[in-house]
Amino acid sequence: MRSRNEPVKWPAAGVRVTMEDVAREAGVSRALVSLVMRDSPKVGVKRRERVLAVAERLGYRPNAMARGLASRRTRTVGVLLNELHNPFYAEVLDGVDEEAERLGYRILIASAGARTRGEERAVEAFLEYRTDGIVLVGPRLSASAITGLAEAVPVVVVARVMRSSMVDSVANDDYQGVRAVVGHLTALGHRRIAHIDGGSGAGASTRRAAYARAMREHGCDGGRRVIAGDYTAQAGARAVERMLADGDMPTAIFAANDFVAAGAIDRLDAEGLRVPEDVSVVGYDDVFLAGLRGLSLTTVNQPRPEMGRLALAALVERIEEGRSDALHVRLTPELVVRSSTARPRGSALRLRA
Amino acid sequence: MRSRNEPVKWPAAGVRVTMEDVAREAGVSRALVSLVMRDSPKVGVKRRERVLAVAERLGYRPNAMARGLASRRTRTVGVLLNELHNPFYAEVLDGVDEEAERLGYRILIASAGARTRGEERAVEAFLEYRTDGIVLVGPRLSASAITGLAEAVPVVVVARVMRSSMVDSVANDDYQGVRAVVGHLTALGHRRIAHIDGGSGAGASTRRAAYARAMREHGCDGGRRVIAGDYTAQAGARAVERMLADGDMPTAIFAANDFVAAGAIDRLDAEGLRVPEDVSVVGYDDVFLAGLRGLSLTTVNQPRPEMGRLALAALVERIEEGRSDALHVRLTPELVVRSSTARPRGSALRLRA
DNA sequence: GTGAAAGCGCTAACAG
DNA sequence: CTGTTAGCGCTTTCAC
Repeated sequence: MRSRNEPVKWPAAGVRVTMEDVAREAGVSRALVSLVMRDSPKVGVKRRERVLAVAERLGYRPNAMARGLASRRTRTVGVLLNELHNPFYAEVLDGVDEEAERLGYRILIASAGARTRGEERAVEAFLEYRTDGIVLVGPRLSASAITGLAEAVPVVVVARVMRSSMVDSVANDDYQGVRAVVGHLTALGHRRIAHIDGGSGAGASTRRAAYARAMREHGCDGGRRVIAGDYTAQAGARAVERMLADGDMPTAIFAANDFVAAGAIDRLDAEGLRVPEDVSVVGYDDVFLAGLRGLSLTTVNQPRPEMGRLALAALVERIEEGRSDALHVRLTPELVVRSSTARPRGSALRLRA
Repeated sequence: MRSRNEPVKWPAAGVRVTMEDVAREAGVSRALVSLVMRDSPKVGVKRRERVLAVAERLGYRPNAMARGLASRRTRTVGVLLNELHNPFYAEVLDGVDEEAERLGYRILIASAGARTRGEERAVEAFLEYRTDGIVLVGPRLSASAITGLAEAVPVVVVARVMRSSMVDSVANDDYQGVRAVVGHLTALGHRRIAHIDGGSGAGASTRRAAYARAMREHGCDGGRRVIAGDYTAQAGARAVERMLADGDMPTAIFAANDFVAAGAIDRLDAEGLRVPEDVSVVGYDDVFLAGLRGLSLTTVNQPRPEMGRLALAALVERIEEGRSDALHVRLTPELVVRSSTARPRGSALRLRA
């Protein structure tokens, strides 16, 4: 008796069943079994079923390594996620995953972790496994390392702008996103808008440049200030401390992402500064956190799963068709206004005195 | 000229450099190159260096598949994460990763994603890749599927209690954790403490049972109520709605994890019920979120990275030593009291009238 | 130490 | 459709 859910069956310990075994047991040639395992159309229904039945009974499972070695392709792509703790990446992965399944590819996930040169090492592993392609999500690798890599294997970069003609890329248009943020803030009356940046993180420089440009466009060049950060809540908190120490608190803060914003708000709150009454705060990404009423963060939403889907599709196209020109997709992000932003109301500095 | 950071070098396009090539170029036999690549001590320093230099120059990279095929082991373990969006799993992974590096193992990460039978499929992939072992973090697989799997390959389960003698497991002691929660709440004066559970999620049943037992132990059997959930914020919100609709709001809520708690608080807030004044809320896991001032959630902390480390170590021990008895580690969790809990103050029900 | 020989389990032509 | 013949790139004896 089995449970009603399809019984999960795994081969028994140490028993290494090969194609040969299946062939012998089914009374056919090994080649025939190979064809069946690959769903070749040139196998009769009867034989196919018999082979499949025997394989099932024996607990046969194709050896991916042998298959990859012999066929010289793995139908597997490596996905390197910058950071597994940030749900942003998980959501991009959802899209990659979905599209990969649709296209019949398998994915191998890796992240840099805390190691030094973690990304290089992960890429190295993908290369040794001979994945057919690599998806880099928010990589911190240098642009030259990425284009170099692209010479060895098809590569697509997500959530970071690339200009190389060797690698495809899918990202949101930071200029549009940041312009919407600054526009929203200036419309509320803010002039002094600081930016806590993402340091050397993926896309941080683009966002920083977009901020500078948008401030200029809105005639707020004088109220510009960039505080160094790194895409974490701790960075947000530290940045607030720095501003406080400098006695230079702006009326609004544009954080590099929602985590930085959360950390900043947390710290502001701890110092007795109210958001948005004393300081308005805007994030980026619209992760789950931002929507909680406790935070209710004004932020910018990027279509993450869609980015993942497009990236994987582009990669597979390059793998299979050998496309040579680069595809650079820029999706339009959307400002999501919640309650962490409001009209400025006098200088927050007074509260410190 | 190169950049100061060690130049990243990847082999050029399509150039498939094999051991043979390196051997020829270095003027040695292929076997020698093989020994060098495996850090064999029986190779002289000079030759070793020459081989390494040639390999580097040619951009040689060992083929993991060929190596795995020939050696019949991969020094790779598969890690199946229940859910990539939940930072809890990422933190367990940090520990696994660290220990794997220490022990010279490589890890392959997978998650069930949104697919049906996602876990089975991921496990299937690990099996096809012939990983030396598998780490299951918070698996939803049936216990029988897991023990069945363990017959094929070494397995260790994290964050879920197993009683099988075939698989090792590392988890926190839910009974202790939940008892601490209920103890804290009853000490504050609560009697009606509802539990929003984790549905069929990993460890949900254990936590549910622990709740029932703890309530009994504290003489609060009458105030017991379990509302079905599933480890997500949405479930927390829905559970609150249900309680509201039933006109049966307890004075305290023990949520299956921090996300459920966050969702519950969010909803309570939306309904005008204050936390902790009207309802106290406790979570589980102490993820990043819980520490934010906006939430300041009382919760239970599990040593996640430590769990990961222990699990990987146990797995490798089983792989290499072939240990046959199961190791079941139970770590002691710690109650973290913040400000989402307080003494009950009259019935929250009144507020609905 | 070193090199030759024999596979690991599978795919890929190519004749039947 | 079927069976045979070659490898894929590497590790592993096992003599030298």
